Amino acid sequence: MSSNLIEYAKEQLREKILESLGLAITNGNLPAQPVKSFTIEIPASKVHGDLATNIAMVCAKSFKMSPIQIAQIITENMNLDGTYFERYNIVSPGFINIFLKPSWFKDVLADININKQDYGRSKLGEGKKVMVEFVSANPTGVMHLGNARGGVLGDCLASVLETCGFDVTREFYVNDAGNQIFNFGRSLEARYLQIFKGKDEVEFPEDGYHGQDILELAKDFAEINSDKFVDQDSETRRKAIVEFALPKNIDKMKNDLKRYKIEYDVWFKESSLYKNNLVNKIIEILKQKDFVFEKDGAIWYKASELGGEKDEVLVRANGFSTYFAADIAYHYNKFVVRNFDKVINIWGADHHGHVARLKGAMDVLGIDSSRLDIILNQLVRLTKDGQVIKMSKRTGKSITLVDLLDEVPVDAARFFFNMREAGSHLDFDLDLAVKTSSENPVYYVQYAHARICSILSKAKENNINLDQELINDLINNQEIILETDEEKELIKILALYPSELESVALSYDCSMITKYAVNLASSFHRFYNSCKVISDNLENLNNKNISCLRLLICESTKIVLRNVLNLIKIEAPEKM
RNA sequence: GCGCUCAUAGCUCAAUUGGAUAGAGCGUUAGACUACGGAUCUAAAGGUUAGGGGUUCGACUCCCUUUGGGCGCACCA
Repeated sequence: MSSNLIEYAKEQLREKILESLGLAITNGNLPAQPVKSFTIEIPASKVHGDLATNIAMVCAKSFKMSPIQIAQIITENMNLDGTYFERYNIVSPGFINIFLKPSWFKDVLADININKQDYGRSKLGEGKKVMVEFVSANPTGVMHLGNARGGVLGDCLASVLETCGFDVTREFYVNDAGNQIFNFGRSLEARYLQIFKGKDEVEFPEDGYHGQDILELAKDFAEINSDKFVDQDSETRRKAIVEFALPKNIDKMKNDLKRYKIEYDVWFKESSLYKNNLVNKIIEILKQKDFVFEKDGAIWYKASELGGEKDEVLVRANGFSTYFAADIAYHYNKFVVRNFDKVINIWGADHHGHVARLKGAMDVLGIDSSRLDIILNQLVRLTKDGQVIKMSKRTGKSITLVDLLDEVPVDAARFFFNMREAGSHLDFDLDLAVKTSSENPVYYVQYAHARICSILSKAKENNINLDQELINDLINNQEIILETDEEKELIKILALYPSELESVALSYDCSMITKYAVNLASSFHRFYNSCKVISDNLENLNNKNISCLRLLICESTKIVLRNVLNLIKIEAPEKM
């Protein structure tokens, strides 16, 4: 478990401030007024120190004193012995800026090198059971770009939650029941019959699935079964053809997702909810709670009584349950049957109307709906040569996940879909994704890793082997100090990593990870350009010490870069 | 029409969730290796944060309003 030295330093500073405040009040230098909640932050600009607090400003009103005056009194009473803090300054309008000692920077490097691949792990989740349900594409067709984005976001979020100590289950909800399967069956049936009776003899359902994939599935089925089902009754025929085609589609999705580096713990079938009679059970429970009524032969849910816009149908007049009814049952299963503490669903933004009513239904069932979080991801636009492309050139249909993977490397796709917050529109630049230059953030980050590997092997050629013994020496050697801002800035970013992961685990915003990766790479490149790592004169002891310390910084950066890239499941290449 | 959501540099996006001079990349312009990977770095120019009002020490951030995009409002999923 890594220590999170940023948080540690913040806590230490908070204690020191409160201690000094108490002292000042006891001495009568400050009025005995309650202290408002104040923050300790990392300033945006390094000239404002390593940490900064706004305490003097938030207290100004109740103390009836100027912020600068308060800041002076607080700092005068502050004893920095035995802390990570070297000095402070006070700046208008009343910020107290704090500078960290070299020992803090060395402790960060030590922390990284002790924990290595576990650096960044935390116990934030306390082993709580969390489900991330994502993609859940309709098995009647192919996966589109929205699924591709949701896939990366969900997979990455799941990885982060694991790293933060949650017990995570990745789940795919297979809609293998209900209306769309009925349509799937009718469409396949029509295509199958057309093969034997001719296209003009068999009418294709108006609202059926018109895709090429349906045609091919019907052909495959006809090849195996010949005309065996032509004279059977429709229900038997549809059942047979669906039982043939659906597993094929599901297997295809599994393979396509695997190619995308996504693997699930559970493929949960909607049909199992009916098999286990859970949908009926839910409707019974809602009935007992008096949230159900009948009208026009259908069974309705009183959503409007719960602040919804209108009532919702649970069971249609034809006896089929709606998607909504099944979804309530599905989430009842997640929370009550399988006991998840927290459930996170990743949905396309076009489902946002569904969020409130599902949450409402959870509350009615006595399940605290705050345990259910729904992330909506906005749609994706592909651009090429500055033009938006809507259709695949090959198929003439909208572009699928597989089309995309044929165009760009998996690593690029995974990185790009993670670059923006789920809720914002994403323009996916196909030209940029395949570029092998610094414009492409994937290469920029990977290049930093490759460059570090090259430096480390060069160091070995110069007889500097960065083993554990040397690392310990470096960390304990008080003589060696960090000389440049670039070194310090880089180490500060390395130190930020554990907090960064925790923020992602709490905010569900995975785009922070790619932003962090770019930021880290950028900071490293800057360090590289201003600090020669391997000295030309290693005979000189001082030069050698500095070189060793800089190698340690390289090694630490390499560890963190690897950890970040692993999280997004992107290669960290030694050479490019 | 009702509801959700978004609007920041020429373009694509940030801004520590209310903090300091609103920052990066691309593009443009000018620079830097006999330095370990120039697939890199340094610098300049570029802004009334869509418009208006409010809340306070302090607003891109919160509230109200106008405008303009996107999405949703089925006995579809």
